[in-house]
Amino acid sequence: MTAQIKQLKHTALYALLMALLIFALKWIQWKYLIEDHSTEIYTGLIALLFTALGVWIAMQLAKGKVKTIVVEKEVFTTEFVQDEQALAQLELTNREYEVLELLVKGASNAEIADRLCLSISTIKTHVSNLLVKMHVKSRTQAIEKARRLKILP
Amino acid sequence: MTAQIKQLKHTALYALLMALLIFALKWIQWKYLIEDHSTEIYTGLIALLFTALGVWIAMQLAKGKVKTIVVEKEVFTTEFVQDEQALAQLELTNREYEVLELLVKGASNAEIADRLCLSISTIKTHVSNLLVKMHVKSRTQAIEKARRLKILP
DNA sequence: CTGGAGTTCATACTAAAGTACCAAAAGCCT
DNA sequence: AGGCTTTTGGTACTTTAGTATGAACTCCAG
Repeated sequence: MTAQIKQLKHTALYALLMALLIFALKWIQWKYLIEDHSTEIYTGLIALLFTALGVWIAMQLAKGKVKTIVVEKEVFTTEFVQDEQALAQLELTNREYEVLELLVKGASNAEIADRLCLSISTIKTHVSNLLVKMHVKSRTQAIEKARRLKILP
Repeated sequence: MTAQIKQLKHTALYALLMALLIFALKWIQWKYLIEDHSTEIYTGLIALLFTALGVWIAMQLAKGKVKTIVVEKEVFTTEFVQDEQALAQLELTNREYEVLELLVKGASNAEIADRLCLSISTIKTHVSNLLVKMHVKSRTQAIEKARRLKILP
């Protein structure tokens, strides 16, 4: 639909330009007849004008014909590349992310509490919120999802 | 060097073409004068000719300048290669391995029981034995270790 | 300065995981 | 057949995980 409209617009533009050119031509012709200029100048002008038109048309036709060849180069790597988009979509807070990091490493709530110097209650709160935000029902599912989404190694 | 020669060749070609066009023009003019054709036909022919010339020139100019943007998109894929040695050292039974597979995917005991058509008791037994054999204390640690030892993806 | 988001922690509860111990049935090897 | 491992399942219990709710504190933008 949009492509058709674009085509129409272009065609209209060409038509308009052509009309203008013919008008200009008539004017030149008139001047030529009245003031009796040489045929050479007249033809030269026409030649220049239409050469320019041709160049313009060709350029318009060539426009948008930029070849973009996307070569997907598969890179096998053991290095972890974090999917920051996927991570951002979860909208985790800093603490929640810290908890997730330890969670993925297999730490229990008690261990996480120890490492972050927090109470188990706090960890439970964070984990619970994590599970909601990640749309999973257990920490093991959270681990699996975090890895699948390439949020954590 | 080759580029300069190419440029020269092109310029010569353009000059030759131009000469031919002027010659054709003269011929047309002659015919026009002799046979007294209308001005309109004459100008029309010139217009067409030079439009074509313009198009051709533009195409020649654009040649080689057609943007072919080759985008190398790096696709990072962590090719999983199972460490069969590490797996063998654990001396897991078939069932235990099957349970581990589902365990790593984040399945709960109940879900594993469902998938393998076993009771939760059985799964608990298998998981418990698994944890002993893997020298870990929780299923989350088992997941972490299985991945670290490249036993499962 | 007020309201919302983030962080912290507590209590009380339910659900799930994990341990320990036992036992029966199936399969396999000699 | 007897001994072995594997597989299955049970009961009873402890521990951990997860939910729900409330509350206090900080910080920051409107």
